[in-house]
Amino acid sequence: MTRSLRNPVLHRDDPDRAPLSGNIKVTRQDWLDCAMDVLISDGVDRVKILTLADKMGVSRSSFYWYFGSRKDLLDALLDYWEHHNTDAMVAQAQADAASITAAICNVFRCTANPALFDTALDFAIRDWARRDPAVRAVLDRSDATREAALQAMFERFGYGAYEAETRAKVLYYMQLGYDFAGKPEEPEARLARVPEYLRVFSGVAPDPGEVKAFNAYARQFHTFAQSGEP
Amino acid sequence: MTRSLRNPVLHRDDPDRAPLSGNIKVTRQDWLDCAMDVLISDGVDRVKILTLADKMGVSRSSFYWYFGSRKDLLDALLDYWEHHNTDAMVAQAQADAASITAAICNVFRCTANPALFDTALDFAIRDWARRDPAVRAVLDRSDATREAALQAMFERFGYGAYEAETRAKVLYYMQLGYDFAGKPEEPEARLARVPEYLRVFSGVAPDPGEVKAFNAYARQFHTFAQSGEP
DNA sequence: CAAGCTCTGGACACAAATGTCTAGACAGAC
DNA sequence: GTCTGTCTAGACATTTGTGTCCAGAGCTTG
Repeated sequence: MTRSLRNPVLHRDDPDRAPLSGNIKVTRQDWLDCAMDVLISDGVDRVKILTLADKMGVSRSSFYWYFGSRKDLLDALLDYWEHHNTDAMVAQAQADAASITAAICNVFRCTANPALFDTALDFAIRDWARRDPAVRAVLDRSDATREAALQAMFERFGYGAYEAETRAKVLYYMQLGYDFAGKPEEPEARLARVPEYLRVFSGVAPDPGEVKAFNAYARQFHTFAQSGEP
Repeated sequence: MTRSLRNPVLHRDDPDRAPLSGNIKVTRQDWLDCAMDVLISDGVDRVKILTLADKMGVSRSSFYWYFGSRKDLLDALLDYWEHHNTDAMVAQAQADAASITAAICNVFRCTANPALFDTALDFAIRDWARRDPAVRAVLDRSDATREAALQAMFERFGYGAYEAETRAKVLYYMQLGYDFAGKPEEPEARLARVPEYLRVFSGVAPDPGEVKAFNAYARQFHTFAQSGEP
């Protein structure tokens, strides 16, 4: 999936995709995209079949062709989240790196590249988990998986188990809190602080080349985001 | 209001309060307390008159005696939040202090004392704001007010305007993110880190007496919380 | 072109939630 | 003891959302 999760384009409106044949107006993926969009912006309680159908200009019957019930849809959303965001962060933590600071830069890519890791979706799931114990369990499992991957990353570069655990927590929860808390900082202002963050998270000074490489990676997505549709 | 916002006790069940006269079963405050409880634990979309009425064992008609509509109730909740949490933090930021670290300790009291500042309520409001622009506006106003009060605090102790602003943001958003992110740390483990936080937030080493005084203040509420009802 | 498959629309039943109205229960004032 | 003001219960209408059913639209394949 190359396009953004936000403002999803219906299959029928996307010239890049094969035209829909038969009496098909929307696909199962359209329902998922649309539901994801509402989940992220309005919360799970506003994910309503009627609303989604209205948004896409089809009747609710279409929904019941692709899904058994509203619960089926929500399960699919949760499943997507778990295997998208969590897998992505674990992969970034496990990626090859020349140093611990380079490895952390790999993890930073999660916040820089929205296609890799959807921060807003993570918050939507956290909110959902607050009121649904089953979701809470999935979230806790994911948090533990992510933390463990980050801890292993620090251990790979020689940190002791306890220190690695602490640094994993700081890195993970700090980024989470930062993105949650405020209005988003200007991308360049945030990039300027990267060397400082690396020093705090790792305890050692980063190689300037690594920082430069990360900046180049991150800037790619700034321009991408600015040149996107309105 | 001395009792906790959570698990509110109905007026009629509270032996410390004047018995209700006439045909009164619940008060306007009971509705507010009950709604606040649901808002905090389940989110604004689950604040439903029918549910609240069932919880309190009265009919919905009682609600419409005290409130014009569901919107009236929600407005009252938002109003309470603004004048409780924000006013409390501003007051703590403006409190007399011998040093900047002591002043920061005063702000820390917000997270230590749940009667002063309700962290969970703050998150519930942030979540609500995500889906309601009017609430978003109130929240942004409050964030700005709080930040300004913290900035003024740093300026009072000789920091330049720009540095004071940065430190205010770090102090405010860091605490917010910390409380949001993870499962709550053990109170004592969190207290142990206070001197370190003070150093980071202020740039100077705290006076041991100040730290000790804050610890004593905070421990008061640990025991209070543990001895509370289940 | 006829049959079959996939998907959609619209009708229906039902549940949950809001808001309105009216009769009545209860304590206190007179 | 009756009257009055305050609050509550229950009936009603309306809206919104879920799930079911079936007829039929429109490609595709033979």
